[in-house]
Amino acid sequence: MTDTPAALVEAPRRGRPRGSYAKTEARRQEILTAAFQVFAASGYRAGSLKDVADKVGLTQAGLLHHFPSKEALLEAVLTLRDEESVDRLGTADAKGMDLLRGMVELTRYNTTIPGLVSLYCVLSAEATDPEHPAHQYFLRRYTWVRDTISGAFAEVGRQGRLRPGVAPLAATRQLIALMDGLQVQWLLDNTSVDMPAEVVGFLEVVTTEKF
Amino acid sequence: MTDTPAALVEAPRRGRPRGSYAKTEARRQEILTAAFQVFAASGYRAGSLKDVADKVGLTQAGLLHHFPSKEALLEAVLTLRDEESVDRLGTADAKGMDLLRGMVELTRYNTTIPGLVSLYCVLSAEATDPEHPAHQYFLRRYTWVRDTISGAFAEVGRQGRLRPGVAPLAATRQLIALMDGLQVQWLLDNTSVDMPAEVVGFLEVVTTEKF
DNA sequence: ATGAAAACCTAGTGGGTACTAGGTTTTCAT
DNA sequence: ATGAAAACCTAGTACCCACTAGGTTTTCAT
Repeated sequence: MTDTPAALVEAPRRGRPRGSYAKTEARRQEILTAAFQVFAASGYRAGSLKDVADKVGLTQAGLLHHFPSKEALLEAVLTLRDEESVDRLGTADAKGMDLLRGMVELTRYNTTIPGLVSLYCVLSAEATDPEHPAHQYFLRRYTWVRDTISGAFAEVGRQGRLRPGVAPLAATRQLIALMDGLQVQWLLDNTSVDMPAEVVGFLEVVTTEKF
Repeated sequence: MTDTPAALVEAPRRGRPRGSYAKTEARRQEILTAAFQVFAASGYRAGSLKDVADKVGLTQAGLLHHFPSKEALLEAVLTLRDEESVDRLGTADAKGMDLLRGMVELTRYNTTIPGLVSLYCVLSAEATDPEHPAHQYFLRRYTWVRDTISGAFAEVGRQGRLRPGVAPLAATRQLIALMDGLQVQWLLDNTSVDMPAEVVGFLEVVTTEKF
C-alpha cells in the first residue's frame, strides 16, 4: 500500500518517523474484535464507535487514533475476517467433491460462531444499498464465491456425479442462497433449523453422492 | 385494543370525542408508504422519523401525531404489508401443488417490488437480535410460512409427486431459505440472479413435476 | 536519561436522534 | 356560525453521533 523506503521502516536511524509500540498490534486486535461484535449485533449504520471504544476501554478519540474513521474500521474488520477464513481453509484449493464437502464442514463450523454469521447476515442485507461502504466488498465477495463453487459443480458434473438436469451454475446460486437464507432462520431461532443437515439434504438432491 | 363503548365511536352525539377527519386516513397511508420506503432503504434502526416526515411533507412532531412512536410506526407498516399480501393471494387457501406454483408466482411478483423485498431483507437480518422490536413479528411470520408450505409439500408427497428421499419439512426449510437468500443476491445486483428461474429449478429437483 | 513520537485524553464542533410541551390552524358536527 | 377537537407547527428537551484540536502521558531508540 505505502511505498515508504524500506530503509525508513526497518532502520529508522536518524529518520524522523518511528514504528508503533510493542503493544500496539494487540490493541488493534482488541479493537477489531470489539468492532466485529458491535457490527455483528447492530450492523454498521446503527453500531457506534462509542460502543466499540467502551468495549475495549478507550475513548472514542483514542479509538480513532488507531483507525481514522468508522468506515476504515469496518474495512479492517472485513479484511481481517477474510484473512482468517483463508487461514482456516489452510492451503485450501479444494476442488470438485472435496470443495462441496468443505461447504458442509463450513456450515457446521458456522454454527459455532454465531457472531460472525450475524455480522455477514446483517451487513450483507444493509450493504444491498449501493451507497453502503461495504457494497463493493460484498459484490466482489459474491462473485468470488460463485466462481469458486461453480467450478466445483462443473467438475462434479464432468465426473457424471450431478443428478441429470442439474446445471452447475444454477446449483451454485441455489447453494449460496440456501446457505445465506438458512443463516437468517438460524439466527432468529437456532432451535428451528439444523443448517448442516439442510445443506447435506440439498447436496444429496442435487448430486448422486452421499454427504 | 381499546374498549371505548361503541355508542361513542359510531354516534358521538353529545359525547366529547370526535372521529378523525376526512383526509386523515389518506394521510396515514401516505405516512405508511413513506415509512415503508425509509425502512426498506435503511432498516429500522438507521432509518429516521425525519426522513419519513420529510417525504410526506410533515414535521417530525406532525408525524408523531398520527403514530405515537417510531416503534408503533414500524408495527403499522408490517401489519399493513401483511394485510396487502393476504389480499393479493385473494381468497387464497391454495394447497399442494397450487401453493407451490403460487410460490413461483410470488417470486416473480417480488422482482417487481424491490422496495418490499429490501424491507424484509434488511429488517429480518436486523430483527435477528432478540431486542429488536420486530423480533417476535419475524418469529411468528416464519412459523406461519413454514407451517403453510410444509402442509403443501406433505400433500404433494401423499400424491407421490415428491422425488424419493425428499422430506416435506426439509424441502420447506430449504425453499424458504432459498427464496430469502436469492433476495440478498438479487438486491445486491439484480442482473446476477433470475430469482423465479432458480425457484423453479429447485422445485423441479425436489418434486417430479414441471413448473 | 532524555527527547521525540506514539498512545491516549479532555473538551469540544456541528450535526442528528426520538420525543414532548404548548400553541396555532383546520375541520366539521352541531 | 361557532366552538371543540383534530391536525399540525415551533421550539425545545436530553441525548447520541462521527470526528477534530490540542494537550498530557507513555513508550522506547538513542
